[in-house]
Amino acid sequence: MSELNEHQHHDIVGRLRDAGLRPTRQRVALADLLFSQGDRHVTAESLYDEALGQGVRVSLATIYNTLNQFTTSGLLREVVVDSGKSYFDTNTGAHQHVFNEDTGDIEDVQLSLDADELASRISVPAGHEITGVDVVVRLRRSS
Amino acid sequence: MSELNEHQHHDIVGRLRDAGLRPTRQRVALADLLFSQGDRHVTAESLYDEALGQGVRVSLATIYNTLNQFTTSGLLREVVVDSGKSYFDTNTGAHQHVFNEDTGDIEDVQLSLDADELASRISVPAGHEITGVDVVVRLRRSS
DNA sequence: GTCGGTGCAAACAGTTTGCAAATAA
DNA sequence: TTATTTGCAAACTGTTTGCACCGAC
Repeated sequence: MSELNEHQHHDIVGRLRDAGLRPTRQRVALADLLFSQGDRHVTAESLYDEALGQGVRVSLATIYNTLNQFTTSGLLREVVVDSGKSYFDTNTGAHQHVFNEDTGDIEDVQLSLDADELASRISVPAGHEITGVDVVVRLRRSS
Repeated sequence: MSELNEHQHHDIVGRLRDAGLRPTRQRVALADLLFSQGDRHVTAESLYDEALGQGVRVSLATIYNTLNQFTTSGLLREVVVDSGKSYFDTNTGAHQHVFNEDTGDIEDVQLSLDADELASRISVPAGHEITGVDVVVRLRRSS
């Protein structure tokens, strides 16, 4: 069972409320797993397994719903590194990723490249906006 | 029916042979669609529809097999822009992508950023190598 | 003739959804 | 009490695979 003291609990509940989400038992527990241990990268399955391991009773469908809601409300960011499954990052700030294709692990990196400057070199079609500039360095075990 | 003259046909057959792939009717037809009209980005479905539209008789399973074989043998490159489906690019050189999240369209761009330079700033774990540095600018209709 | 390729259908992985029961406010 | 949320199972999308038949060499 994940241990929440009054203080942590209120932080999380407030954060959910600020995002316009009801602090249900499941959302509070998942937000606790996600946000109380630094920057993380999860998939639906990895978060589900972790929740079960911590004794949090939650269904996989709710994991999916919650990850999507958290992403829509800005608490998470989706990282597209694999055409087969979705990854989510608790770090919503500007940064880049190193993706290990063998293990599926993602690491944040700060390449100190100016995404806005890159974006400014793109001719954006009228009525469109840039929603992000993603940089992924791919790693694999040397053959 | 796709029209192949002697010359084009030989180019394609040779290209398949060089890649270590038997020039079957299906592979020749798909390679023709892919490589005889400049740089392109396709999904399995889009290539399947196009093939059927051109009167090329081929199954979807073969489209998948062929796209994977072409990618493995270096004729194509996979572009990871969507966590739901795979995109393939006939341009295997160093370049970046602009992805329209509404339409699914991909465009090549040359941001003249030095991927090798970026890569050099990453601390690569022992026994690992960088397989690519992907840059994707995401676009969406302005809200 | 041999070995690899193809097509079909079934299997699969990941994700979404309809609906009844449960819960936050 | 009322509107949301949850959990389950079923549905769905994209992709892979087993196997009999077909085709390139």
